[in-house]
This record gives sequence, C-alpha cells and structure tokens, in this order.
Amino acid sequence: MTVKTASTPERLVDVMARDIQAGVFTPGTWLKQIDLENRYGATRMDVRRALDQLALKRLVRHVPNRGYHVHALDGRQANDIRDVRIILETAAAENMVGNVNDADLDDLRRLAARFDELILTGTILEQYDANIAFHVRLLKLCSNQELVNIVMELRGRGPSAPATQWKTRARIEQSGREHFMMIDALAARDAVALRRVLAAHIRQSGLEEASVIQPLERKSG
Amino acid sequence: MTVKTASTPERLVDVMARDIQAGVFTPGTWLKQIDLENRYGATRMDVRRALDQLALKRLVRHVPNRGYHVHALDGRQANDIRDVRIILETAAAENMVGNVNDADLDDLRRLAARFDELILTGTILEQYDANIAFHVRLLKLCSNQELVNIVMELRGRGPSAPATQWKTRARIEQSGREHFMMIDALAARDAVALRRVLAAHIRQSGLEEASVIQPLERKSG
DNA sequence: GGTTCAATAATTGGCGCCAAAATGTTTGCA
DNA sequence: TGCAAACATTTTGGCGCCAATTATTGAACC
Repeated sequence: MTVKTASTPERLVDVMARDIQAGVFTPGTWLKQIDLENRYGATRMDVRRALDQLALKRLVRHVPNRGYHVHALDGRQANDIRDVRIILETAAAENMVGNVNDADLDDLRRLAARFDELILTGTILEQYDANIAFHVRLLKLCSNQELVNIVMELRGRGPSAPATQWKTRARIEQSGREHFMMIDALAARDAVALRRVLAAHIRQSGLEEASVIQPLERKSG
Repeated sequence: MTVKTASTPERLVDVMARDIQAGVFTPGTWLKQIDLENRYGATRMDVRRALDQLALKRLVRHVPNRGYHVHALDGRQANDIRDVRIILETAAAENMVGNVNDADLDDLRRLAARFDELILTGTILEQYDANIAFHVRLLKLCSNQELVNIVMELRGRGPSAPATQWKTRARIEQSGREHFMMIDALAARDAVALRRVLAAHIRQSGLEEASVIQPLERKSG
C-alpha cells in the first residue's frame, strides 16, 4: 500500500519533509517506522536515516525509545523563523533586482498565473506545489546560493504548511496578488518596493503593517 | 587508540564537526569508517549516522561506494556564507544592543581577555575554543534563537577553521582587539558601531573596508 | 621496460534478526 | 466496582554478517 514511491532513497527525506509541511502528518503525530516503510515503500534503514535527518532539520523530534513525532513549533519559534526569513529575503531583494532579466520575468508571470488558476481549480497540494515553484524561481534570481538554500530550509521549517497558512480564501487570493506585485517591482527594478512586498508576504499580513526593516523583538520578560 | 570519546553518541557529529573545522582532517581527506570508529571509540552505525549528518551539513561529501571525504568549499561558497553571516549578524546588532546588561558585559570582557591570553600562551585549538566561547556568549544576547542557531551552523561551515583563518599573528591579534571593540559598542549601546565591527570581523579585513550594509555581489558572468 | 589484464585485499553498504523498552490489555484482589 | 500488578503485544534500536563495489598488487604479454 505504498502511496508514494521515492525513486532514489536519497530523496526520501525530501518526500517526507514535503508531506509534513503539506500537513499530511499533523503536528504531534507519532511517526511509526513500520507505517512509514509501508507508505513510502522504503526499507527500515532508509526510514530511520530519513527520520534522523528530519530531526536534524527540526521538523520532527526524537524521544529515545519512544520514537519520532512531528514537531509543532511554538509561537516564539515561528516568530523567530519568520523574522530571519524577512531579514534574508529582503537583504536579497537588491541582488534580485540587479540580476533579473526578461526571461526571468516571463517565467515568474507564468508561475504566478498558474498559482492563481489553482486557487480556483486545484487541490491544496497542487496550490502548495505551485506556490513553491514560484518562490523557487524567484529565489533563483539571487546569486548567493547559500542564502537561497537557507531560505528554502526555513520555508520548510516555518509555519508555511497550507493547512495553517492559507486559512481563508481571502488570504490565498492576497498571496496570489502579492506574487504579481513582486513581479511588478522586479520589472521596475524597484528594490524598495520588492522588499516591502516580500516582508508583507512573509508576514502574511497586509502591506500596511509591514515596514522595510523592522527591528527584532526585544527579549520577552 | 581512541583519541576522544564521545560520551553520548548524539554528540559524535559535533565532535567530528569540530575536528573538521579545527583542521584535524584537511579538506579532501577520505574518512574511512574503520579509522573513525577507532579514533572516536564509536560503533560503525554511529559513525555512518554522523557521516550522513555531516554530509547534510555539507561539511563532508558522499561518493557512493567510495566513501566520505572532507569537503573543501570553493571561493564562491565561502563568499556566500560570509555574506549571509554579515546579513544576519548585523541584523541582530540592534537587538543585541537592546538586550545587553552589565552582567553580559562582564562575561564578555572575561571571555575576550581569555582569548587574548591564549594568543600568547595557548594552542591553536585552545584559541579556537576561546574564540567560539566569546562568540557564543555574544550571540546569546540576541533574542532570536533561530537566528543564533543558523549563525552557529554557518560559522561551522564557513572558512573559520583556525588553520585558514588566523594566518598571521597580526590577524589574530586584530581579532582580539575587535572583540573589545564589540564590547565597547555594546556598552555604549551603539548599534551602528557594533554593526561595523561585526562586519569587519566577519570579513577578516580592516574596518576601513567594511561598510554597514553592502549589497550582495552581482551574478558573475 | 611499459602497459594491460587478472586476482587479491580492503572498504562500503544493505539486510535481517533479536534484545530492550514501552504501551495496552487482561486478570486478580480489595 | 475501582485499582493495581503482571502479562502480552507492539515498537524501537543495536549489532553483526555478507554481498557488491572499488583500490591494489602482481604477473603476463606486447
């Protein structure tokens, strides 16, 4: 009863990470190794290796002699991750504006349009994938590959699961609009505008709440 | 013939990572599993697990059926990592200035003084540890724990190995001075100055070359 | 004498089994 | 009937062995 087969065992971590992020396993769920090897058609050793790596990525938590369970990050961690993403992605904005060309813009318009289509017609998972595709393409404009890798990892760890992220139809439609606002800012080579849209998009709040560079929160007492 | 024993298998990755960063294994060296289990007194399974996690951290590279070898990052990666560190640590400067208190400053002065002592009397590894201790204490001033974690990881991955980092006595002495400059900036609650010193410290170059916020490099043609 | 090919030795990597621990269930007792 | 203790089942986790692949050595041939 294998739902998804990972062609290479190397990619099992990615498939599992995607399932966790997409909300297939809800936070707190205990991930039994037998279930996982059935579901993914993998050997026990591969499952254990993947679990270890997911624990290193903080996506799951390991309790000795009890197993692995999906890690639900508390509000503080979610806040911290979101702030780091804003720092990095807004820092990359200037670089992206400097690197973008017409072919990039065409690609991005196509991917943004596809996301908008799927708002109406697609499943949650399809929307998730289309959103990722857009953002990966966007990040590729940044010439700092390490920054891209870190942002991608944070995106996976943060509360970006569709289940928790796109709570309302209004919110997901707003995300679609923001995609086009990013493209417009890129086309205009307007780094400041791009930073504003990015920060707002990451905050998942209206533009009016977003400032370009916002100091981190103080230590909570 | 176990050189270092890892009390808990959980920490084997950390010990190995530290050895790689400290230059015990030079880049390119093939890490034979048998040698590793002898050196660290670990089982083969633990060694393999640690190797996998180090590969995930990009500290070693895996070649199927040939083994793992220490990964030497090219100049571009080193650049990218350094730039990300500058972005994150300078972004944290304001937060650190806002959080610091007198007890923190005392700790930092003590650790900075210890580093300076070890410049004269200590081994390279002792200097390495003292330097890490100072920077860990400094980073603890930042209330964003995720940012701290990422910076620590980058610090491990970057070209921060003593062998490559502190090429000259002049350079390591300059590092010691910069530690105190950071403390002075913190004591004065001067975030701008702290950013300048941090950026220069990470760049390992004189202050005159460092700007507060420097745009990332363009895509190289 | 140099090159190629084959046999040997060494190393990696996967697979499975079995012990230890924990959870859930049943049974006995007050 | 409620609680507690012992048993059975499930699940994790470690350990070792053996096959597959690669490096190395030696020999034969050109």
